Amino acid sequence: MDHANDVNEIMKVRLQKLQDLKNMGINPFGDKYPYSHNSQQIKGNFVELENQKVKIAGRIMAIRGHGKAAFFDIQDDKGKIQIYIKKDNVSEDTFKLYNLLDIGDIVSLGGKVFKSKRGEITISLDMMKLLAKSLRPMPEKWHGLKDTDIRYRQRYLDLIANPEVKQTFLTRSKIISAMRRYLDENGFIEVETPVLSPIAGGAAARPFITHHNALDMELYLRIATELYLKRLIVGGFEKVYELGKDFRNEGISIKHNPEFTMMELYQAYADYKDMMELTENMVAHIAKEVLGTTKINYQGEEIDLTPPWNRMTMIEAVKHFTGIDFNSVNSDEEARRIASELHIEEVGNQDTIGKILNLIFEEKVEENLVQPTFIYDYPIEISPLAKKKEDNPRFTYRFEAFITRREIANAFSELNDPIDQRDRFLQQVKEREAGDEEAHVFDEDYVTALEYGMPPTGGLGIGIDRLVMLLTDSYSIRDVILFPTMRPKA
RNA sequence: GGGUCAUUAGCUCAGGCGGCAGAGCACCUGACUUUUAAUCAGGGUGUCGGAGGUUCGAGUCCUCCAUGACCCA
Repeated sequence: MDHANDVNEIMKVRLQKLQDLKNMGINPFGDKYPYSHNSQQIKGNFVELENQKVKIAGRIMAIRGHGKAAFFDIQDDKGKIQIYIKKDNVSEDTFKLYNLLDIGDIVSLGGKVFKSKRGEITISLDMMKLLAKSLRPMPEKWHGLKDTDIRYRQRYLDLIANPEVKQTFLTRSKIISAMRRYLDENGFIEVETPVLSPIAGGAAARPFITHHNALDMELYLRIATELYLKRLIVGGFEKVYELGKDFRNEGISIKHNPEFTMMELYQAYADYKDMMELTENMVAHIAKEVLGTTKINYQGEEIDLTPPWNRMTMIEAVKHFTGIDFNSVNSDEEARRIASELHIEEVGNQDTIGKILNLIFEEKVEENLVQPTFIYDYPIEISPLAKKKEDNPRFTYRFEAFITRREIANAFSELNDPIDQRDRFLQQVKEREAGDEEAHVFDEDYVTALEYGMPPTGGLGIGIDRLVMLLTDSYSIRDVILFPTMRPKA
């Protein structure tokens, strides 16, 4: 990586031009200058604007010199537009300024709109002001910037050089704002709960630990917003949501970043079936609003987000894809034997039926779930915050939604029995003591809240980055996070 | 955590079997008043990711390290 004092030849030349400009009395970092239009407005309203004077500002992306005239391309927030400068049309100083310009410089300029011989909408320049001299060479114009190391560390260069990258992040913004609008219009209240907390609860994950100096205590970055949001349901809010970052201290992969964006919502007097409907309706609504359709393409596969989505219990799904019916599996030993026959290697000696069922599901079923599918009725062992099924206490009213083989949502009828919740936490503590660092932490204060009484509640979490990946046809989570977590460059 | 691949000019990339470091764009000099990957004539601007090793000689082979991508866990 270049440092400011690594001056290469190109930078030396540009620094000389900077000095030349100063010697001419031109401030190479001029004050703002108002613009009247952006590139898109000029191109979109050519009929009205032809021969009219406009002012525009942006970055020079190409210069095609012709001696006493030149064309250059200006890139602004909305796109590119061509500029024509002719010595006869401008002051001597302006033409001198043109001669000291480089690709990358930021300028504002004014002139008349016209169409060139080749039919390109162009501004015939009559005045120009330099707003920022660029001292470093831009990435190559034709191939763009490909080096992922530079693209992620210096995302600004990626955004300048690769228009499709900018488009992805524009779409990300639209998805998030469409989601907010959908929830707001459906009566949900957006709230903010602590990022720093003495207990990192609400999910099975290892937290980041930090230290508060004044209180001289360890604090954890949140791994979920769940337990705080449900306290608000206890407090009488009936529909709340939070959209923000969670932090999980785990590896980086094509679908994991240590900090990621999650939307969690909770609705009193609702259950997980309501959450299924909310999920499919909201995702379809967002797709329609942002992309104009619920039939999308992801990495070459057609995905139909139109509700209703497929629904299968976990047992049904495992039976469908492996032929094994866990309804008739009644002992942990039998479950372990089946897992062994299926070559599921993660199964431990202490694992119970429910855990093994889930492992088989993850290994043999997930890879088949391309079209949107709700998998519901999760084993109780892996669902310590979800309500037990009345007719089968080995399972809970919980579902996850899968699209393109990836989990995109997790939801349940929330466990609101404080006595059961206490037992479940105790079970998690046992598992932690047995070595599972991802087991849930006992949150006594949360149990206290439940003891005051929480209405039946449906809760839902949607991974925003994965949703954005789906709707922007992005292969890696790093392509939808502006500044993904990277090791510092030595 | 393990494996595979990659790292060469500002960017995108070539460099057979170990023998003088290359191209396009960008940049510099000159020509050019409607071009658009402008064109034409010239110019190579480099710690070949880093440190060791083998060798008469290493971008190339070996070891370690760093960073990234992908696959696996």
